[in-house]
Amino acid sequence: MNLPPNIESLVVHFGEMGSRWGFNRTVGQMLALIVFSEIPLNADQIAESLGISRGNVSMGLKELQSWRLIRTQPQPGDRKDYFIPNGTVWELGLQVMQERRKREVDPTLSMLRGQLMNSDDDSNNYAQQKMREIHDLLELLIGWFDDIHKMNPDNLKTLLKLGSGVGKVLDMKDKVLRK
Amino acid sequence: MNLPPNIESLVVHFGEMGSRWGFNRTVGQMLALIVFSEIPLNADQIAESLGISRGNVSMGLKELQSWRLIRTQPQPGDRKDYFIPNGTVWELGLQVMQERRKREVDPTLSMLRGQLMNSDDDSNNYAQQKMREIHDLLELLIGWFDDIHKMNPDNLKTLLKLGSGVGKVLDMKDKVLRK
DNA sequence: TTATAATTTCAGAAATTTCTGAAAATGCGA
DNA sequence: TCGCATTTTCAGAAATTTCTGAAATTATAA
Repeated sequence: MNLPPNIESLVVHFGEMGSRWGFNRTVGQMLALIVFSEIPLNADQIAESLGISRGNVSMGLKELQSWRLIRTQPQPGDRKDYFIPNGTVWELGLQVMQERRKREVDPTLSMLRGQLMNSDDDSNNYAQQKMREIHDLLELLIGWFDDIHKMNPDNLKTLLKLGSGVGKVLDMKDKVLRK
Repeated sequence: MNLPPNIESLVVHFGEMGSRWGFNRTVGQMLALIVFSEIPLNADQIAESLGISRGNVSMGLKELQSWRLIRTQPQPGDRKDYFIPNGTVWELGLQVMQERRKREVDPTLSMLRGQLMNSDDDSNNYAQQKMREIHDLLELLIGWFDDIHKMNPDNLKTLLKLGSGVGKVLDMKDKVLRK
């Protein structure tokens, strides 16, 4: 890896975290490289910088595109593909959350839906009761994610900053509405 | 695997999802088995039900305990360890989120803190600017997680149900406070 | 204590994931 | 269309993760 030292440590760290975030080491490194680079990069530059094979880069780029985290930007006078982050840091963050929801939550929700559908209405069944609890929790969570994703960044930021303070606002809402 | 068919499909599914949730297949299967079982289970029963080795079960149980997702419950007249879920489905969900935050977000936040600390105050540096953006986003996210975790379940449920409706409540708050 | 039951450990085997690099496919200007 | 530049694919190799099972450790009842 032949990079400025501050960039290199970022790349190494994102590589180590990669697998925890749902992709693998090289894909994590590639993401860091593209995000922290001021200029668009092509596949050869990425392979060169990270010291990995061209084929591996091709697969990694496809993966990052399937996550909608990067996109190409044509460079006049060069037919190579040049890649840049697909939005601001904030947008990339939301994108990661949405994509992980799709991969980590949605399949389980459908599975539970299916199970609960074609099971006898034996509502005393312990396992079935647990299934419903998980199902309801996931449905709530997904609904919330969808809503969040529709909010404009400023409101969302306010909401996050407010944190549990929302509890107070909710109480206040009750009081106001009760009048 | 020798289980009632409805339980078996749950176990298989949780196994498949396991690696996406931060552990491996067997650990996922073990979690499902324990959560969906009405009675506490011991290690031998788990090994037997899933058709895996005793040693593997021992490692998996340690993993699940390190996530605080299960705990032992002594059974009078039996010195084996019997395992049960460490709380309600809701609590397990929160626990998974908290644990993943620790493993997936905290390390990156510290790394960025470090980088931003001992870097020259060259605030025009593009990479440094991006680092700060990510740093601030993660800090916001973590603060919010902490807050959420402190809320009582009912308020939290209300909050989630409200979703982007919070936007309206926030507007209202502004109006009320402005008076 | 001692004997027995239960759990943990961990070296090597098995399974899975990731990576390479050459061949195939694709895109594009002339 | 042809010829060259670029990207993708994928079989096998390499790296990593997971699993087994026997030995070591720990816990407890007598």
